[in-house]
Amino acid sequence: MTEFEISLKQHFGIVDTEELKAMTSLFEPELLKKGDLFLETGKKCDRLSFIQSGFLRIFLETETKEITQWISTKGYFVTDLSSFIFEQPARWTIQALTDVEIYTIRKSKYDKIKTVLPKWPELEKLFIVHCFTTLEDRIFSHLSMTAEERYYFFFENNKELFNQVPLQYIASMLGMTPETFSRIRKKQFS
Amino acid sequence: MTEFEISLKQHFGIVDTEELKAMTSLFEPELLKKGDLFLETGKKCDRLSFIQSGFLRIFLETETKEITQWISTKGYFVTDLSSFIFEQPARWTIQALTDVEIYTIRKSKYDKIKTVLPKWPELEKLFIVHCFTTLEDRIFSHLSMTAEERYYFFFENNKELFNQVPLQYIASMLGMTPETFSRIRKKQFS
DNA sequence: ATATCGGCTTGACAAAAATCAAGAATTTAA
DNA sequence: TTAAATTCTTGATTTTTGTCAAGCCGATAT
Repeated sequence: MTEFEISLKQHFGIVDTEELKAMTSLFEPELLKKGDLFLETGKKCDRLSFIQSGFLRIFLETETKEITQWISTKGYFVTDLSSFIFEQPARWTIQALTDVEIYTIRKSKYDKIKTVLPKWPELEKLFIVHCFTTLEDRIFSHLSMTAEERYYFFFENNKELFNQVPLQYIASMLGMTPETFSRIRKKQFS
Repeated sequence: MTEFEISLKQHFGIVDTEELKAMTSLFEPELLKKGDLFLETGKKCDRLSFIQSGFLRIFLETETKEITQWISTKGYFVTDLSSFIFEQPARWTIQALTDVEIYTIRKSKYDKIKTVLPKWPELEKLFIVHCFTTLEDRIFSHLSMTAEERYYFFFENNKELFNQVPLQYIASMLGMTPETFSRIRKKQFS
């Protein structure tokens, strides 16, 4: 079983091996070079991709600064959900932070999933609800925690990320400046 | 057409009047008195309710403080989504801030919606994705805005809330203390 | 009418976080 | 391998926000 298939099984609990293969066969491998744009704000996002390896940064430029909304990693999916589903202009820009291997399904093919996997609509819903819950947690962290608390909470659950992507982006997605982030680290390692 | 039916139409674009009626007939009216709990953290949330009138506060107690995650208003739905969908213990406590009129569907009946409204699973998905997008925006506001900016942004879009519920709860859901909130208002009105 | 309670405001102060500027360290590219 | 560019760190300072304590205001109940 490929890593992709294993991840699908983890995310969706699809048990039948034939179903797994039918599903993964709808995706196509793609390679992105470090720096490549997976998506640009304002364009339509017509692909949903599983990350086989590498890191992607989801961000947005404001007048004054660039805000990193999330860094997507191996074993997860990446897309601009509202653009992919509603076919609206993308809200985010998504860029490869490293060379990246992904498996991609285009929107045009996406609707075929349910023909090879009848329970897909239900699995998809559960998956989206799970993502929703994750965002709820993240909002809660901003309502209830200081920058330092958010740092430690994220660090404990994502240690591996800290030596693989520029720290300034992690700082931004945690809602603090690189300087504040750096000072928290200084305390952490002393 | 009832307000409930009009709202369903707005949220889901169900056009057929018969479908609307079939759907709303699955919901039952309920009344909550100010202070009543719609849901308590840790219990299972087996209802999804449409708010006909009144305000509900979604919150959580931490060791040190109480965090208001959201205030739900007329024309919207209220539930603990992860508890309702996954039948897990509820993450939030939900309390009536005023007397409240709601229309409620129990989880046991919820699955019948798709028998009277075949396109429900798709509409439901789109609705959840829309909610997801709203949370993304909220996270972005915490990554990119100061307390004052969040205040004005929320004020512009929710003026009517400010003279109907205690301001301390709005302060909390915007991620600031009541004192900071009060000082921003002082500036605003001077 | 007045006592009580919840909610809001205010001031003084402390803590947290941002900003600005300079310089190290690391990575990347020539 | 060295130069350039990017990223990270540090210090000084300012701004923002939180904390604590007191008082005020308005609604409600006695």
